[in-house]
Amino acid sequence: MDEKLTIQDIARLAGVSKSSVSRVLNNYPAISQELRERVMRVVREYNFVPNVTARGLAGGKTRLVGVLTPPLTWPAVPEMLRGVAEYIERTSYEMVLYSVNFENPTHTDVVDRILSLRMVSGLLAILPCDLTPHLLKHFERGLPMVMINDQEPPERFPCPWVGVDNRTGGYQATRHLLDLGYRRIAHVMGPKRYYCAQERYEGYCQALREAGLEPDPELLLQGEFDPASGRRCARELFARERKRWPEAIFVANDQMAYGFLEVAEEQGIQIPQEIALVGFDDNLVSSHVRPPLTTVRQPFSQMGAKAIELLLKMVDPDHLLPRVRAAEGMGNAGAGMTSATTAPSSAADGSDHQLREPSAPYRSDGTIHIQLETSLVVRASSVPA
Amino acid sequence: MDEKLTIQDIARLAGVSKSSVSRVLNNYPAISQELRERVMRVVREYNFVPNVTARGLAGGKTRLVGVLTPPLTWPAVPEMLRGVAEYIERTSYEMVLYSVNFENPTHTDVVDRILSLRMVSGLLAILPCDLTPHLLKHFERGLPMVMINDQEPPERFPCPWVGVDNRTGGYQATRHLLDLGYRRIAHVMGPKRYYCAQERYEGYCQALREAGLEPDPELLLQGEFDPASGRRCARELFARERKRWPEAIFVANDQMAYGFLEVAEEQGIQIPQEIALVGFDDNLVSSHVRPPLTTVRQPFSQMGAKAIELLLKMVDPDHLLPRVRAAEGMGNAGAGMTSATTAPSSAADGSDHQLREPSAPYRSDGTIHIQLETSLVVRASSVPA
DNA sequence: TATAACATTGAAACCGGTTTCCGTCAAGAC
DNA sequence: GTCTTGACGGAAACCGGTTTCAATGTTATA
Repeated sequence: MDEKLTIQDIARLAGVSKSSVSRVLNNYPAISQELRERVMRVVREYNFVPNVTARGLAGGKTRLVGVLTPPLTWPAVPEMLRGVAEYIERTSYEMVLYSVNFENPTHTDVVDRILSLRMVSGLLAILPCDLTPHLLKHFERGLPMVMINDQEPPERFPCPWVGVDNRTGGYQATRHLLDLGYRRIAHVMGPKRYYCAQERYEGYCQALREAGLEPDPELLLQGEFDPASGRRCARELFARERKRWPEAIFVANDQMAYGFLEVAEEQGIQIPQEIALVGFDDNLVSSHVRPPLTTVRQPFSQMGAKAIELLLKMVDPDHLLPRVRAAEGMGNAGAGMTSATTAPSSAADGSDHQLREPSAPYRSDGTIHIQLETSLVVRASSVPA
Repeated sequence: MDEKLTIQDIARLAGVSKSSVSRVLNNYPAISQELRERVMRVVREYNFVPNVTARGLAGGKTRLVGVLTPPLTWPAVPEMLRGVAEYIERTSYEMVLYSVNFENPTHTDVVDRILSLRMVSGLLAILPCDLTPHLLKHFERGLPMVMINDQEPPERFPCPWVGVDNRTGGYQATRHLLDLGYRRIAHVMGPKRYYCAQERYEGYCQALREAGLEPDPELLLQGEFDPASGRRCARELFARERKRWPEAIFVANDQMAYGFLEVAEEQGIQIPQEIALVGFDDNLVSSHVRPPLTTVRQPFSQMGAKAIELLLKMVDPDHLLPRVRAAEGMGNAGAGMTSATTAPSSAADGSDHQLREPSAPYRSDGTIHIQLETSLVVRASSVPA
């Protein structure tokens, strides 16, 4: 049905000029109602959709945003992308996924190749690890960019940033254990070079101190955020004489907590009866492990949605306006407007327009940082059923 | 450094015409060595990368392929995409990710909108559920397409298809349990409307019959491929009087097996001591649940890689030829060729050129179907440590 | 040696839109 | 009843490449 019509064909069919069709399609203000209707009738009748490529060339802006991620098999990444996809689905933009394996030493080349194509009008960088400095160079050269990156303090980011308050998260976890009556609470810390690991640790310390306890160096273990290091820490701990065991452990991420659970299982140590466990992240798996893991939930999907919202606002402040755009004319004609007038809202909070409101999270230098909240999810690993 | 140079600028700098630059960039055969070098020197010096959008417009083909997926939080999807991403990373194509929520009733509109943009030169449809008929319409209208879809018999697909041999998979699972000496083996079947569920069931029956056993209707349960139905089946089974219990269970997918494990845990039933369990899929989680799940592994990542390889071969048979393409001139200049001469191979099997080889899996009507092999992964849920 | 055939390369058309520039026409100002 | 002003819409330039077509210089053929 919808053969390759061009704007020229539509113009001819409607008895007007190319430029008029273009103007109608782009909702140019000074257009008479009559002309608009005449064109739109033909557009709808023939199910016309303007060629994106041509649009991109002529208009200088592609309706594409790039999303750079680590391999999708990393925990949390799919959840973030779900948030991104749900938001994007409601706009007229599309997402180009660059899933790169950061272990490949040529990754900076990959990024350069990607970006030099100038195909995307903006980039969302998700957990780009050691690629951050390289990416920031592109940002400084003018590429609109938003980062989700908890390895460094947000203050240090010159570009917009979305993340959570890890300190409060660490506090929540520890406080939960304190509330349950535990006093000897250990912490398995993430890599010190990661800011989020430091913050979680500080939250842990703060909670302890508020409860009149001083963090005990003997109860602080160093992990690497992966299950293997979790296992190592568990073995180290369980090898101690029993009276030197902690009553509870706050592990800095769920991955390491899984390692802990495995070793506990192997050695027949009951969780939470002998040791209570709290993780951090609330990965999809965490409710399925045995026992289900109490953990501090990061709203990954919401983070993705907020981040892409931010990015699109930078690229195109009107990206969610109910503009009459050709793509809407298709499908079941007539109902075209409905999907467009429903502006997407990343969460159910209705807090759009952030970039324009005075309450927007501008930093003093004008950079936008958004910090979402973590929440404690209580499961059996800290509280027996 | 790499400001927006055009092919015109390069032509001027090299003292040749636009067309010559274009020809060099596209490795047109009839080009003198001298001209080629003259142009390439400038291209490299200025780190020139031709504008993809313009290329797309003029050449009529965008270097973009679409990948349509269910939400990435579905099991297996991220793994398939990893395979896709790894393959694509080595080509000059990019992937546009359309992650749609199939529960949204407007999904056919979404697909129409996507495809009518004509932005992608091909589509890889991953587990598109009830969208299949709609997608096939687009295929028949000429959109290059590959499907990963195990809901219907491959024979019924008019389009290229990648999947596994579910029958053999079911056979492997059951055979494993038989080899361990079990005789009363139950099966929790997936939805009957899914072809893969039927196939797995048939493999189960075949293995039993080969062992001289007749499938017992009492030992056949009906699930829905989700954890909830797994729990339901488990409760139903465990509620029976003990002597009517099976010795082992082949559950048609890992998700349902998780439900089984949960209920077993609740009711204090030891696995595998009291009942052995085998799943299907080998999702990422399956090695982490307690006890780790014995399961039939589907090579998801390889499926993704094969599928995208197939698609790119349809769209552009030369997509992996070491053509001298401009994008390669950048990065660390000089080493440009290296990445191009390394043709990507989806697996370590070196079995490229499939579409050209006589051994290619053409069906009688010319359609390509690729069936990969499953493999049994033995873990503690079927064999005590 | 004249000519056909071929290898190279430049000029120009084209891909399908957006946007600038300019002419037309009608309403409001003087 | 002219003149100004602004709304409206058409013609044409432009975005940055690819590809067709034709011209040129060479080499093989007769």
